[in-house]
Amino acid sequence: MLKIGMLANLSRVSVKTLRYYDQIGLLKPAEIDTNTGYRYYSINQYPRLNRILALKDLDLSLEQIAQLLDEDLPAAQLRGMLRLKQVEIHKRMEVEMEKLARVEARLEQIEQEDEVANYDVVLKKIEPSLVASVRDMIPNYPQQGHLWDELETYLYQHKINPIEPCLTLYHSEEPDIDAEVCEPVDEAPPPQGRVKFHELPGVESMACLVHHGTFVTIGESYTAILKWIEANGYQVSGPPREVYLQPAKKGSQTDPNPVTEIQFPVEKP
Amino acid sequence: MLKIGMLANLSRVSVKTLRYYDQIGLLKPAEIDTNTGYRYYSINQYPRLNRILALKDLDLSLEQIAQLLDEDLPAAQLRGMLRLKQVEIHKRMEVEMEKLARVEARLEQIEQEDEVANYDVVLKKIEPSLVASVRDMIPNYPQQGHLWDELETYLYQHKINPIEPCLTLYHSEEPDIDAEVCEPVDEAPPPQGRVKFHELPGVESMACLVHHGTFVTIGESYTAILKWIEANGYQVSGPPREVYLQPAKKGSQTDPNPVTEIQFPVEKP
DNA sequence: CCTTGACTCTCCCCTAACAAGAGGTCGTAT
DNA sequence: ATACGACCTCTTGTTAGGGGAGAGTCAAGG
Repeated sequence: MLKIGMLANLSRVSVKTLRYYDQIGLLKPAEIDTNTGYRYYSINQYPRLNRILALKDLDLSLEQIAQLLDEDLPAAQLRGMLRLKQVEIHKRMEVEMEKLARVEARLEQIEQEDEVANYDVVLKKIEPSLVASVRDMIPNYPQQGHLWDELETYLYQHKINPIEPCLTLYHSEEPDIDAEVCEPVDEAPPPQGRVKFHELPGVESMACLVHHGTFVTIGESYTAILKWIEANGYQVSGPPREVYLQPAKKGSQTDPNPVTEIQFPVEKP
Repeated sequence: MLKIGMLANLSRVSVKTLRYYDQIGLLKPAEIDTNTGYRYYSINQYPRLNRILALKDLDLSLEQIAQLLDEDLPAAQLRGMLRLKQVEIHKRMEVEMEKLARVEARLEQIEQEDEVANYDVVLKKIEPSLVASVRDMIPNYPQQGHLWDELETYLYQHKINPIEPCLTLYHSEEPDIDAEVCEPVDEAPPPQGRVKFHELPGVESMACLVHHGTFVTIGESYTAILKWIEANGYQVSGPPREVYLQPAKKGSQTDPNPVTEIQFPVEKP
């Protein structure tokens, strides 16, 4: 019979761990002195402990291990679990690799400019949403003001309440700008004239950057996000959006300090 | 001013998370209604939240992020942290890859034999330890009994208490067996005759397998552990050890059901 | 004005696999 | 007898929140 410290020494696991395994019923001592509470292990339990450690090393949870050991290690079940683990580890490695790419891109940016950029790109998943929209070709960005007027007037007249925030989709920029201004709504009446109601598709991964301040400098933010997309090995997979987070909104110069989110749908090539 | 749910929707993080960030002081709402306790966020806090998310994505802890944001993001500090992260991620990927190799080796074993092998190989780190030993060439394994007799007699006569467990090192097997039988002791008197005292070196990674039962079948265990070493891309880097975990011990056939640990020092090629 | 349903609040418990430490008991060697 | 190390139980802490109870609040429709 071995005292707990002895078994700990042999197996190179801590005494705490052995007590924990006792507690959760994974490895009960062969004998416990009822007076002192001392745990006594049989050397014949050593193989079981080793099996536990080996399975733990394969990244199985203690609960899974307990289950396997209780059922006398059916080959089929272990095989199933290991197949799952295999997939899981593969996935985790991919995640790690992407993380590494992001860290390295950021490091490079800091090295080059010797300061921390004042923007941050974040990946999000965007849900589909219902919008009322007006789409047209415009010669330059401020011209979308007219589209907003048209859309707002229509919504006001039909007593439809938009839900914030509103946004613009840029379907193309060359030679003219194909812009679609959108107000999210919660139900769609029949379309009328130039105002359409439709569902904006959801986007699995949307690269987002917040531009804080006047629209004069928004070009720099576009440059930054496109650079990020390239540096992280993504490519643009749909029309970008501009989301106007301020109540005073819509690409017009009225608000002196608006907050705008630039969004690009992206995917791995 | 945005209510918490609104900000949660915009940023795609949960309300719980925002409340948690408030609690730990990472993102305090711009205003809290003292009557109702409602949190109100300014849209100007959105960039900060995005920065938090971006840094979290680089695998920094919330505590590190809080520190960075409080100190206005010094480029040098962030660079240092990211360098550390880079190394850390690299290391984690290596660990994952080894895990994957082990999972796949195990899967292969199950597929081939359609049952779970009744042995488990575990990697451990072994500390250096002081031993008394006798080393000699022997023609076959049972002959080491004589070496044990010699060592035991000496220790008994000099009233030196061995600490369990005892072990044998096999320095070579061809053409004859170069065996060294060892008893761990806690201090070294001057050596005398064929009994030497010296320190067994520690081993960074020791592949260990427990053989449960008679020595007649120990060959299969050797085969198994060597197979494991190869399948996991290691190579043997020192003399193997046989550790006798039973009180009745020493490669002799006295105990009908002994427990023996076979150990091979290994390294990545 | 009242109700209803969606939103929000605080408070408490839960996660995985132990580690740290407090305060007390046990075993054994001198 | 006493000292020291090994051992016991119990509580708390770790990360980044999730789940849910029970109660209060907001905005819109009738």
